[in-house]
Amino acid sequence: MFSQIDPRSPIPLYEQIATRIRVAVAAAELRPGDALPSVRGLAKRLRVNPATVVQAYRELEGDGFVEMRQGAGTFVREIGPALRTRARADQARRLVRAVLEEAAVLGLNGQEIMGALQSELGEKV
Amino acid sequence: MFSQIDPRSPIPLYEQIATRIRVAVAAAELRPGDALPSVRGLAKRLRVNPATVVQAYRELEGDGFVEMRQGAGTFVREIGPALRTRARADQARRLVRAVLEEAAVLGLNGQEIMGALQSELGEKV
Amino acid sequence: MFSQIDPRSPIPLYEQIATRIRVAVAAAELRPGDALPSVRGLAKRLRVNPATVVQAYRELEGDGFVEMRQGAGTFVREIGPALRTRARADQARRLVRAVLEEAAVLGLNGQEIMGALQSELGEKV
Amino acid sequence: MFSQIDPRSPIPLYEQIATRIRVAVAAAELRPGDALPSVRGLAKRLRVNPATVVQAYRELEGDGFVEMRQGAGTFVREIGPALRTRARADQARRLVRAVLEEAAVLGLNGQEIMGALQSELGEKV
DNA sequence: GTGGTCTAGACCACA
DNA sequence: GTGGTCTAGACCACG
Repeated sequence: MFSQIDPRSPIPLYEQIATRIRVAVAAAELRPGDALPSVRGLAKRLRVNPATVVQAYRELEGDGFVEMRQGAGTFVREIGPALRTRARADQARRLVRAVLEEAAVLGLNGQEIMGALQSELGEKV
Repeated sequence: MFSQIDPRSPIPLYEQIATRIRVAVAAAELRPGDALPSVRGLAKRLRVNPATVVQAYRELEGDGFVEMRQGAGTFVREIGPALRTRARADQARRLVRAVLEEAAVLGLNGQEIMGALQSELGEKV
Repeated sequence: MFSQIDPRSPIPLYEQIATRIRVAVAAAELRPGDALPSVRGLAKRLRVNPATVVQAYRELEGDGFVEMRQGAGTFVREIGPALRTRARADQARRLVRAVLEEAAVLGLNGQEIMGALQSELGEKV
Repeated sequence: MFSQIDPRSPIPLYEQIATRIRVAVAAAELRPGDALPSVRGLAKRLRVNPATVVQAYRELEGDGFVEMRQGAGTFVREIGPALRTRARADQARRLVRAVLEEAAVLGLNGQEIMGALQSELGEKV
């Protein structure tokens, strides 16, 4: 579940780790109250520096997804509707920025992406 | 034509510049053989570092869009059918579908992505 | 009396335990000479590590509130007038004034602090 | 302005740095668009590791106070009303947690702080 | 054992 | 020059 990480990817290691956990939470593989792997344990398994895992966990904590408790571990938070909305918006923004960067490399601008998105959503309505 | 650049965008300045020129070429505002603005002139107009414009031009040269001739300037090259308008729309759609798949994995719907995209593009206006 | 402990609070568990006992002493629920619950018994009841209870008791011993006797247990000591209810209210007021000053420096008003305090305390209920 | 940092304080260095900048922004010493000191420059001046300054700046970025732009620097953000509300709530929460921790050390519980705050605010109304 | 913080120093992308 | 990321390893507080 946490075994796939690619050090050669342009995506920062800590982002890859954070994304895996976001997906696991979204898929309900990790439920509120569940403990995440320990910082050192996951670092060892992924063969990365513990500080890198800490960076991933801190990002998730900032998003309100998890809670780090000294001496106890890191746990998936019970989140209310208000926080959930904010967390979802954060995730959507993250995805959009990523696609805009990719688009720029390919020479596409935001309006073109917007147009494609509209027609894509329109088709499904 | 080259007046819109946003230093606050998450997209690197040189990518923004390169994109504008690609769009201009695709839209036939710039035709094969036409000269691009001089590096220093464009840098001054956009209030960016000349090195940033050079980086944009180098990327375009690497893509085969333009040709930099020592002492003469930078010129639009002949372009094949690969990057015409239709092809651009295809690329945009491909990106959009990819991001929608990612979003679905995270439990986000198209409307949330649309909202994030609008606010991201809106900030630049 | 010792049943309310919140592992999600930002306040360390051992501080929460020590606080409850200080309050009980101040409220005269525990009188000088009374025995505190045994370390293991309290740890089991609160579902915390015995070492955590020991840490709480040690802090109270350091403050002169209790006395740990080898093989016998932990007992409430005679307490002076310094930590009576009135003194406690004074301390609380001093802390509150300090935080309100800090808040003012940051441009926050008392209502905002009140709101944050309520939500912080509310989460524990 | 950024010269006072205390390595012996129990408050983490990065928190001390972040707080100074929050205060400077609240006091309008730093206005939207202003550049913060460079990571390396501030680190050298304060005699701390650049990573420590980065941690402070990242926290501020997470709060929406500043924006870090690769190759350009770190700048105070122009923030809208929605973000401002959230940022203020974040600050209030931070202060409240700090005072609750202090209170716990002194043996005071949240209700006592709440009571003192209510009477303190009540007196001023 | 757990996470929290900090240092020293590396390499990379961007302006 | 700027920030972005990562490593290796230290010491501390908490359970």
